[in-house]
Amino acid sequence: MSIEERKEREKLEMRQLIIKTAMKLFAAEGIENVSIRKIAEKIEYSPGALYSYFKDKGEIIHAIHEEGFEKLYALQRTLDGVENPKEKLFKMGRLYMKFAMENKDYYDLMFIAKGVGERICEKQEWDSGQRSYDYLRNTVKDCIEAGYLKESDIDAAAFAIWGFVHGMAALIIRGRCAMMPEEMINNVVEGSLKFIYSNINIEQRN
Amino acid sequence: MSIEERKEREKLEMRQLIIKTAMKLFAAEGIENVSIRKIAEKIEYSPGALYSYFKDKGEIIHAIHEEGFEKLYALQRTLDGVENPKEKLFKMGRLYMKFAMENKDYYDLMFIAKGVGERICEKQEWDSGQRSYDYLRNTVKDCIEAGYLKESDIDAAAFAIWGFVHGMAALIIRGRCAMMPEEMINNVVEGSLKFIYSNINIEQRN
DNA sequence: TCATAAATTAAACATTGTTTAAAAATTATA
DNA sequence: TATAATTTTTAAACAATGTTTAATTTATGA
Repeated sequence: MSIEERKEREKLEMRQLIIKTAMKLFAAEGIENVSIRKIAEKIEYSPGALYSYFKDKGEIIHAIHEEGFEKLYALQRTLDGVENPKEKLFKMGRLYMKFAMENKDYYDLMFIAKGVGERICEKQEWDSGQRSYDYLRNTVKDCIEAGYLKESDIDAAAFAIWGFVHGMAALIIRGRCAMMPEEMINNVVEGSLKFIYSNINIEQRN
Repeated sequence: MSIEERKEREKLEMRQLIIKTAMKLFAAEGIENVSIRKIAEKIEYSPGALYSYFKDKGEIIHAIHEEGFEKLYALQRTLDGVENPKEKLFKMGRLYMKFAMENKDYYDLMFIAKGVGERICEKQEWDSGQRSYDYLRNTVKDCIEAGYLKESDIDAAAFAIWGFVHGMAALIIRGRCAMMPEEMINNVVEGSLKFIYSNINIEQRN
């Protein structure tokens, strides 16, 4: 079946080309300024051709969205070797913010943009996100078990911490930080991370 | 100049009618499903007529956005009488989440939607938001001064706390909570609020 | 080589926000 | 009151969007 295999391969390559081109355009011109027609023009195909490879625009966006989760999870795994769970949690927060600030378009797609969340809920395609969430959740669990956090509902604690970092990222990315000068943002974020870190109870340990 | 006054009044009434109609449609059909044409049809005018009262669609959205801030600030002022700043801060968090959950469309417009943030930064129209932020900031300041929070950069602390609640709200509103069942969300949010509350240092006082 | 299947295209459709030139309504002037 | 000037409103058009369809080209199988 060499021929069918080749076709399959070509189909995958084409999908990859579309995704890659879309990502480039997203980064260059901003997500909302990229149309199907622009992607088609870039790869020198007609707009309609893309619909042989993706059901609709949402499916293209979703594919990119998945690549973003790969990136994020890879970053998280960087912390595998960190023994102290509280240190791990703090580093994860800083790493998360770094990812968000350096990949605003991806982050937007992954966690803010409309028309992506719905798809996540319908299908079981939250898997890639679940992996990252579980990584956070386990670290939070370790923190509680090690006495760094007061005994709490693990999910509530994990959601709180995720909310904290996501909130900052989302406010910045969607331009809701008019109360502080642009050039101060990074400092304030670092300060906020430290604020949470130093205000969390650690009296039990050492 | 009774005649000019009347014209001014009528212009204002028309603006109000447009805003009110747009709000109703937003609530009924969702923000992204409301077009200029739909609003125009509802008030029995032609689409083009709206452009005599608003520069563009963004200006309509921004007007609604301001009404949302009025609502939120009014809610915050409900806490004027709360003496203990930490209690005030906690109640403000719960109240903020309640507002977000019960006015998802407004909240989206105010703090998440694209095409609104830019307008905020350009003009000095962040005022209505600044008022709410200052209210939070002052409470945080009181908490620090009263020893409920470790001495920290006030803005970093305020941003952290705002980020925390906004993050939860934004994740829920934009459908990024697939890791928990729909009916659990309210419980988890309450749990997260309590988690932050009980894990913040208060050893200094009492 | 010819028939069948698949991929690609051009064109059209239904939307969208917005602009423009004409028509209608209103106000000012004589 | 009649006419001129202004302002509002409208219908129509424009450009751009995502998507569908029918036809055409291309590739495959017999």
